[in-house]
Amino acid sequence: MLKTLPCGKKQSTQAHSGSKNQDWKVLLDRYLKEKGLRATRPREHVAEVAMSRETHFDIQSLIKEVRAIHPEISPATVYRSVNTLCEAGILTETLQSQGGVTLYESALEDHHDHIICVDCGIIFEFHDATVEKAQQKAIESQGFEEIRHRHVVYARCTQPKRI
Amino acid sequence: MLKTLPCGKKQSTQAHSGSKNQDWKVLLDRYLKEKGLRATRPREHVAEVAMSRETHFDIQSLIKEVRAIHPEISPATVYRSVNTLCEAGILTETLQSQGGVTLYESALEDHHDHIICVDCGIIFEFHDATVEKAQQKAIESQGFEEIRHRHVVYARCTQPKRI
DNA sequence: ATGAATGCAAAGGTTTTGCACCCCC
DNA sequence: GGGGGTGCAAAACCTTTGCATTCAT
Repeated sequence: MLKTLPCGKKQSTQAHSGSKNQDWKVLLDRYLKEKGLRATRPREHVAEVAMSRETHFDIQSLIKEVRAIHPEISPATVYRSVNTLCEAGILTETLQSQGGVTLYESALEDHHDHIICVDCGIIFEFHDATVEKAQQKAIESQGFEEIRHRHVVYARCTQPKRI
Repeated sequence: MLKTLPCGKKQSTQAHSGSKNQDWKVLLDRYLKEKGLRATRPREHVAEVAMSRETHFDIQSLIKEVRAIHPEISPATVYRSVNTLCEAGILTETLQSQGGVTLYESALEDHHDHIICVDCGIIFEFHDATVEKAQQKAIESQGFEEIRHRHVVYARCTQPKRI
């Protein structure tokens, strides 16, 4: 499935085989049971909205979307739920927006790095095995063992584009 | 020049050839003139303290150091000066600390990426030509032209360490 | 019933802004 | 002298926390 970006590029929306898209419910349930936590309505609603996002989002926008449907859910609950979802391993912090706000995205997507166009602001995802492998080697030669990484390239579209 | 880190590693403090260490004064002056801005005492003091830092720092720590010597300089001025220094191209935002606070460092150092040890929290700098080259190629093949990048690897020390 | 989770409001912390005064050019 | 810069304090934000109440188990 392809989506046309403002810069004229096409980007996979990562609809994948469709299996992962429901996995989070299983994983979340398992995590909650393990920890003796509860599957409450507000918590599940935040999870539903968060996991339906296709790309990076910040908590403020999540709060807006959640409260548009369930105005009784407080911002504090959204913050608390997002933390729980991160601990459950189905969400991860990714980038920091220019304003320094933390952005999140599903932890169940395949790993990818990011290219941000400084002209049109679009966030493009890429994965390159050579880069990953070279990085792995470099890290190990320094005596470290990689856990995860965040690789963001600020760039400019070089192809004809329509801003 | 080597510095021993808490994890037992040694890291160059990048004292270099010594030429760059004064460059910022020239660059700042040039920038201020260009933009019709003024070389005021508080602004120069913030620059002096900021450029004397050897690694990443956050604004709060800068405020503390600046006010230790010049208590009359207000936090607002430090914020404003740091922004100016970034626009002048002698400082850059680098990472975001775990708390989401923006960290800065001199923009005149050689480019390097970062490894953050999730155990001891140390920020280790590395540069690997293979990684850089592979990235360059990957970005170009996607139709982008790199401007700058931020590559942070969260890892664990694998060598014996003293925390 | 029991303790986790929520909503609300208040607190905490960082960064920005308005404005009168100051001082570099 | 004029306009940018500063200090101060207030405001604006984002995020966390305390507490009484609600609700899942």
